[in-house]
Formats: sequence, structure tokens, C-alpha cells
Amino acid sequence: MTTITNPHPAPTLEDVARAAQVSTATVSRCLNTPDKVSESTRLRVMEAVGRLGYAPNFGARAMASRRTRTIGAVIPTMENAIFARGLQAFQEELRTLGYQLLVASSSYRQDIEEEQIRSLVARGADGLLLIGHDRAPQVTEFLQQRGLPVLVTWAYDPAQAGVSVGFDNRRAMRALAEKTLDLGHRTITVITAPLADNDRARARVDGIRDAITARGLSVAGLPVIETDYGIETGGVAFETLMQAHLRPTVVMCGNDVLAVGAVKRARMLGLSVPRDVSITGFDDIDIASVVDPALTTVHVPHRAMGSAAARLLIRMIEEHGAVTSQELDAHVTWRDSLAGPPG
Amino acid sequence: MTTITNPHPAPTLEDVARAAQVSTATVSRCLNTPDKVSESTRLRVMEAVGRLGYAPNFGARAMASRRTRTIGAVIPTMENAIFARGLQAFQEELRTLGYQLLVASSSYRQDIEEEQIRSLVARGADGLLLIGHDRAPQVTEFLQQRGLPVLVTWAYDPAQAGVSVGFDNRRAMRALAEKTLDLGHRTITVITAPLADNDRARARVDGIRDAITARGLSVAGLPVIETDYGIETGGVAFETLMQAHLRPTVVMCGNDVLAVGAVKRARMLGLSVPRDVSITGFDDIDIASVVDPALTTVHVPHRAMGSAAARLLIRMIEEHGAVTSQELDAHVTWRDSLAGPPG
DNA sequence: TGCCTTGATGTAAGCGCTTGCATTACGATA
DNA sequence: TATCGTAATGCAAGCGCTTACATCAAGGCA
Repeated sequence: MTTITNPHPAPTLEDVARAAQVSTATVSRCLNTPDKVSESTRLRVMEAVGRLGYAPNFGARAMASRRTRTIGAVIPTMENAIFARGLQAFQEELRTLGYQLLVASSSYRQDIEEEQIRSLVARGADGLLLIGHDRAPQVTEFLQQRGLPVLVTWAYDPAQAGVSVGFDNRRAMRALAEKTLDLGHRTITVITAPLADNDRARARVDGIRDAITARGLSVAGLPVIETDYGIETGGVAFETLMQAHLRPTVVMCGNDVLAVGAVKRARMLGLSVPRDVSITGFDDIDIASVVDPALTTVHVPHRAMGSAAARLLIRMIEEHGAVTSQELDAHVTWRDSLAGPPG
Repeated sequence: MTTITNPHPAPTLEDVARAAQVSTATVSRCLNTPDKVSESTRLRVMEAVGRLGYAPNFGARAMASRRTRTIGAVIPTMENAIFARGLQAFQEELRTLGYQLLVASSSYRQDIEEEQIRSLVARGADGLLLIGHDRAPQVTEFLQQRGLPVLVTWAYDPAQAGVSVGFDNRRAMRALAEKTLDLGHRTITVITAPLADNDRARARVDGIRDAITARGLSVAGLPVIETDYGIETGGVAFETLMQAHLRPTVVMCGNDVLAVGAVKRARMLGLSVPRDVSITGFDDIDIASVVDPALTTVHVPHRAMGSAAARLLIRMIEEHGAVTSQELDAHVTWRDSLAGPPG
């Protein structure tokens, strides 16, 4: 390997100091505590900073000052609108609080999530935002060992350890399932994202089971198809379900994207929604009200969750105090894709 | 200010070295060049690493080794599906190449973009991915001064300096406008995202003008409404346009989200698309084929663009070579929202 | 005039890591 | 047995910054 001499060495504090005829300490103070420096010096220094195109080296600064004002977040994927929206709000709120956001994504894989968490910690994140509770024990242990503030979101499950801000996936889905049962549906089927390593998805399916059981009905034969996130995959799963000999009167989907796939496929199959079959979603993203018929779904306050998470996490960091989990409301949004069973 | 002694000091290389009874150099080698260390030592060291929950300090490592294997990207917003998708592909490709992605978002504001760029540079990014060409000159100058590899994407404009990978927004929109004119439309109107600081949006509108001018028609009276990104805002703009005394026969939208808003609003107003009015989009995101009628739009290869960008940028970094811009194909996708003018 | 306060600046010690060079141990070779 | 090569390890210099502490100049006051 040949060592290439960088033709553009980034200017350092020392370069600026030399250019402005002061010590590095003074330059540092100009940048961090300007009121501790005389006006004339400050002007001279800032001029040099501008002229040289100086930008402080973050690593060095973090090392010397032992904090970064940086928050790390690991989400499954940016392609999922629900995370994108919540994270955008999270970031905007962080900005007003003087923090920076570092985002990484895990593609729904626990091993990648672990790798990303370690990387964010190594980068000196002052706190971490994670999605859901499912996580290998050694990761939790690692985080605890570090005493790093960690906030879980997109989930609120009082049974879980750790602070979270989110909604109760299980209860919300149960509410929707109860409405479904109220309408007279008895042949329910479910399409969901893969359940392994995904407590939110599992909680939603459990919510459906809760509702069924509470009516004294049996949950034994409840068909549940797991499939990857996507409109197309949702459609395929829907078609499979409709080919069963006991055709469902309602297909409850674990998220809106799968539900939209189901609705589209229904039309292709010549089925009318909700006359021939009802379909429900979860999340209430844009697409839910765009599809025809519009989805009956569970509305999740993504943006509110993002900003609440930011405020809570910063409080954990700055006040070292014990904060408590916060539950947000997720309620059924009634639209057109759910009606009584046919006949 | 009271200084709080961190109750959980992160273990350092030295802690590991002490625990494993070796020097810090050996620990470092275990982590970076394991084959230069004897097996027995390596095992002992790795055990200590695991037991202490050691994670290397990124800042220190970057400082000592003078590289980070990190790429920075600044996008306008994660809420826009087109960026989310392209960036996801970008990140996946980077991972296979052994690089990490740092994402920041600018909310479509140049000043925030500048701030984020500087921050990513300060964090030691080995290269930068930026969206579009519009940028304050001092930013470009700063980047150039640093000699940092920068790749522009979501745009391909041979007239612009700098390397880019993307598609020709102007030509693509022109092609769509020509189809529109071919169908006999003469009363065209446009809904677009704000044009200031957004070369992609401007290029798209220019493409429409190109098509009109090429037919020998006048572009003078072409109504153009600028509005923020969103389904709702698109709907409002559409309604405004339809209230004009000379009602358009086609509304061309700068992106799919605005177009979907227009379609939804058309239905609310009791207008049939495309019988009463045609509507076109741009981007071909999921929502475009979900809305009814499905949007005639311009298909953009988001994921291909993301991975191509990753490969190109890494080549710029690792081979120091002059690479050339790469143009990807964006073509009209014909669906149902565009037909001939009424009557 | 001499002493003290105050504000502005400089000095230098790290922060945690990588890496060139020096050292050591040990088996192979003459 | 003496010599040498090689593999394994240690030593220590820095990477660019912050900050406690030292220093210094300039007034203010008795």
C-alpha cells in the first residue's frame, strides 16, 4: 500500500492560531466561549478561521471535551414512511435543543442493529433512540454497562424494562379487532410482517387474539401469514388467503403497506372491498387515505412521538434523572375498507 | 457548573491491555490486524474486550489513523419517499463496500444544509453525497478547499461543474409534456415545489416550457403554482387552478405527492380524472400506482441511483481518480391519469 | 507609590487511539 | 555453539482539541 500525502490537509487550530498570532487556547475560546476573549482578538481570529476554511475536528473535540451533543438512532429502514416521519420530527426537535442526530438502519436484522448500535456508541453518542424492545441480551447488557441513556420508541409496553415513548400496539389492534367482531365478522385472517425479532408486529397480532378470546371465540384456527414489508408482498399474501376453502370475510393487516397491497390485489381479483371482503391496516400513513377504498386503520401519532422522544431523551441525558415512560394515544380511524361481512 | 463524575467510564484500550496483560499496541493489533498477533494472545485479549464491553473510541481512532470509512449524506427530508428509498440503497451498497453512512437532513433550507455539511466534514467524512446542484458558493468553495470527494445526485446536468449521478430532470419532464401536447392539450398548468434553491424543480418546469416552445406555442401565460411538498397542499393548489376563468385541461405536477393531492381534490370537487381534467406526476413512488386513477408519471430509478452513487463515490475516494458523471434513464410511465382534453 | 483585582492570554497536560521503530525470544542454519 | 531471521510484542510519539492553571498588563485604591 502506498501512502498518499493528502494534498489538502485540513487546517487545524494551530494553523488558525499561527495565522491570527495567538495561542491555540485563544482560538478555542473564540469558538466556544467568545465572551472570554477581547473583541479585537476575536475579530482577528474569526477572520483567520474564515480565510483558512477551518472546521473543528469533531473527534478531537469530543475527546477533549468528553461530550458530543449527538444522539444516535437505529431504525429498521428509512423506506418505511412511519419511521421516516417520526425520525424527521425527532431530528427537528433535537436541533432546537442543540443536538445532532446520527441515523443508522438495520434492515430489520438484529445483527446489523447490534453493529450499528456499537458504532454509534463508539462515535460518542450521548444517547440512543431505538425501535421496539426486541434485542439480543448482550446488546442490552452492553448498553447498561455503559450507563448510556437509551429510549425505546414505537412501542409502549409496561411489562418491558427500560424507558419508552410510544403507544400500546396490542391494545390498539385489539380495539380495531373488536370493532371488526362487532360488525359480525367471524372468519378473520391476518397478514403481518415477520414476527421474529419484532415485538411490535407480535403485539399487534396478539391484540387480535385478545379480542377474539374476549368474545369467547377460539383463536386456534386464526390464519396468520407472515410476509416481508411491501405492497406487492401484501397482495400475494392476500391472494393466498382468498384461495382458502373457508374464505375470510375480513383480512386484518399488520401495517398499511400490506393492507394497500391487499386492496389493490382485491380489485385485480375482481373483489369489491368492503362488500366482498373487508381489509384493515395499521399506522395511518398517507397511502392509507389515498387508496380506494380508503383504509380503516389505526392512527399513530408519528410526529408527536418523534418530538416527545427527543425531549424525553435529552432530559435523561442532561438531568440524569429517572424519567418515566410515556404513552401516546393510538386510535382507530374509521374509513371505507371495513364493513359488515358479506351476505 | 458542577462536574459530575461519570459513574460509567467507558473502558479504554488501556483497560483492556491491563486486563489481558499486554500493551495497548497489541490490543490495537488484535482489533485491526489480528494476523499479526499470536493466537493465544488474541484469545486472551478478545476475552477481555468482551468482558469489559470495550468499544473503540471512534474519534480517537479517526484521529490516529486519519481516516474514518464514513460517508456523509445531506438530504432535504427523510419524509420524502424518493430520498428514503435511494438512500436506503445507497447505504446498503456502502455497507458491502465497508463504509458507514451518516445522514443529515436540511428541511430544504440552504443554511441548514451548510451547517450539516460542515458538521459531516468535521466528523471526518471521507466523502459526501449531496442532492442537486443549488448551493451557496462559499459551501462549494469550502468543499473544494478541502479536496473532499463530493457526489451530487438526483440530478444530471452536464452544464454543471462537479461529478453527479442521476437523470436529466429537464429532459424527462419535457418528454412527458410532449406526450401531453401530442394528446391535444393546449391549456397546461403546473404545480411545483418551491423553485428557489431547488434546481431539480426548476429543471422540471423548464422541461415543460421547452416542450411548449418547441411546438411554436407561447410559454408566456403558463400558470405555475409553487407550494410546499404535501398531499394537502397539492390539493389546495389544484383547486385554485381549477377556479381560474380559463380552466386547464391538464395539470402537470412537479412530483407525485402533489399530483396525488390534485387527484384526491379533483374527486372531492366532483371532477373525473382524466375525463374532465388530466393530471401528471413525477418520481413514480408507490403512491403513484395506488391512487385511483393511477398516475401517469416519470419513473425514476431511485434504488439504482443510490447504489450507483455509492460505487462511484467510493471510487473517487479510494482511487483518487477522475470519475465522470453518470446519467441514468428516467422514462414516462403511462397510466390512467392522462388522456386527451375533454370535448 | 505599592498592592490587589480583574480581564486577557499563554502553557501544557491530557483525551484514546494507531503505528514506526526497537526489542525480545526462539528455532533454524552454518 | 554462534549467528541470524522471523514472529511477537512493547515503547512512545503524535493525531487536534479543551481546559485548569500560570502569567501578565492595566487600573483602582489606600
